[in-house]
Amino acid sequence: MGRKFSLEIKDILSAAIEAAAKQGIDDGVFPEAELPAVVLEVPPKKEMGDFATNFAMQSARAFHKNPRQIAEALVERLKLAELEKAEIAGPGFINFYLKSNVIYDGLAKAIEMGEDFGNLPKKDIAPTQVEYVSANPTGPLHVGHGRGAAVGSALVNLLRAAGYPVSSEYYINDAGNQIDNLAASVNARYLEQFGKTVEFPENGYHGADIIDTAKRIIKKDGDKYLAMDEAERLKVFKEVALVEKLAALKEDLEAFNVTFDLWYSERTLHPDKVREAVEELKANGTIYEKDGALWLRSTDYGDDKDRVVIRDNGVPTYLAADIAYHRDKYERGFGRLINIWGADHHGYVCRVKAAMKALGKDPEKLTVLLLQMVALYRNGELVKMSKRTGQSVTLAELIEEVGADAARYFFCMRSLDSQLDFDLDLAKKQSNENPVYYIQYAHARIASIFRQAEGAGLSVGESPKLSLLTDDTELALIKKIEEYPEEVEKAAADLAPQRIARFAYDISALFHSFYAKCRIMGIEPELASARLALVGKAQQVIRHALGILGISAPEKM
RNA sequence: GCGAUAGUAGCUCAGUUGGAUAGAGCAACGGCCUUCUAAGCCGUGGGUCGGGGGUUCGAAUCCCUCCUGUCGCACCA
Repeated sequence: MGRKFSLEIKDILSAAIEAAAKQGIDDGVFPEAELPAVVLEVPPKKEMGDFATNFAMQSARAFHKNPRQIAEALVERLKLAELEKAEIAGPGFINFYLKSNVIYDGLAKAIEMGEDFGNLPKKDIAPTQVEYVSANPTGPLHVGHGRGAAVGSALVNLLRAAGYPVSSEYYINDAGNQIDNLAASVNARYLEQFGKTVEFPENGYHGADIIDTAKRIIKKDGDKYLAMDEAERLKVFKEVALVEKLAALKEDLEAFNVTFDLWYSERTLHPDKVREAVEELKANGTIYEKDGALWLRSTDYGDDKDRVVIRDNGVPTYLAADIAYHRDKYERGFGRLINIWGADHHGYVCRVKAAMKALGKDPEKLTVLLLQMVALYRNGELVKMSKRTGQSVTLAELIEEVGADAARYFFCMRSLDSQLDFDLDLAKKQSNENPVYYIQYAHARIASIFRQAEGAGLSVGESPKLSLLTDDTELALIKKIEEYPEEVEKAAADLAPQRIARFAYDISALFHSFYAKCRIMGIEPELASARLALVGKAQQVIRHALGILGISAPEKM
């Protein structure tokens, strides 16, 4: 697994700038001072060179000199074989123009890495755990869960590509009130099927899937539960419904290209692990008794009120289980915990972190990403959703309507903390208005080129002459390819899969521009080979990025 | 009321340790298919970065304040 070109050349440049600054100090041009970190970036316009640094401006204060003078002194002392020239621009930027062979060497290395290009060296650190979706198994997943599923799985893929060891996990809320409500709902629907008038449970689930469950029970076992004592019947229905709902969840998720390393059952926390956690907190004074209930002193950790963990009837709250769950996560030895929650749970973050701190765990290890809400639009109008009445659009329906690829792209393309307006009509369009098709089309077009090339007896060959690639569109595409590993690294560091969505779009645009301008068939064979090598690499990067997003990369469209 | 999070082109959004003339896509307008997929390309117009103040060589970015949207503020999950 090689290093990444763009990081490598940046390291070389940084070192050279630092050396030049130190030389300046030795020469007495600059005073002794602590140097700022060297930051290199790709300038906004290609006329401004391959890389630029604001180092001269950053060090202006320390050196008591104006940035342009500093830049001049630095450039005079800069010695670097890879550098064509360095220019001072604007208020004191130094723009670096690399020798062209550096760029071609970078592409050659990328090609050499094959499918592994974009995968960074494995990090030898404790694994990161990503917990996401974790929807209650009380009904089908809806579009909000879909966003969590798409973003969560993309994040897991992204972290893995960036070399982090990762374990993904789904926390199953298979204990507590909501499951009792599920059982009661199935019970009501069951009795209804036999013409009995029953009052539907107050917090029951109104979805049609509950009726289906009742009907399936009848199909299998008929009326045999009618005679049963209600408590017994509820117990049976609870298990039947749970198994069924869980299977449906897994099915929906798999259809969405989402799988988990571990499905963690809340039931396994009861009663021992919950009790242990509560006892530990009681022992260190973080839990106290009031009004017959046990309270977590979360106000000591910045919460605006204390929270009940054990109700006055002795039943633990959801928070109690969650504390036990997170304690367990820490004890499983993860180096970092990432939770993806809906924004409606944000009030919870403080409490869980407070409890972890009280348990002597480092709350900094836990990162909670809050996903803002999804609003669906159809024909320009907001599609109303209400979970209570079962009037929500399910993930399965969404996939049915727009396809898993489009749905995943739309969910992943926005930053997590932006509310997402999901335009169903746009997601369905098979045209350039729809970004996911635009990217997939680039991939398919390249596949088509290779099919045609093969027919014409053309191939990349052993060592294509990459230096023949001198068109603006070719150079832009090469540079973009070389940026990819660094983009993976940044996106992973920022926990921002949307950066990969954007990158995939941008590189596709560069390919389409290239394609419109440069031909591959019917030109000199050496140039044709070089161009095939280039588009082959571009295709691999697009495929890799789509892979991170969990979107298919079609050979044909 | 308190808290979280947003407010950038007509619309949807990028823009992270503060940096060059604030970027895309869609929509609008004008061009490009007898050769590798027009699901594409090229071009044009479009902005008080919510308002106001501050910090500094420099602010969409940091600080203060106000306005607006969304989501929370249970012994529900």
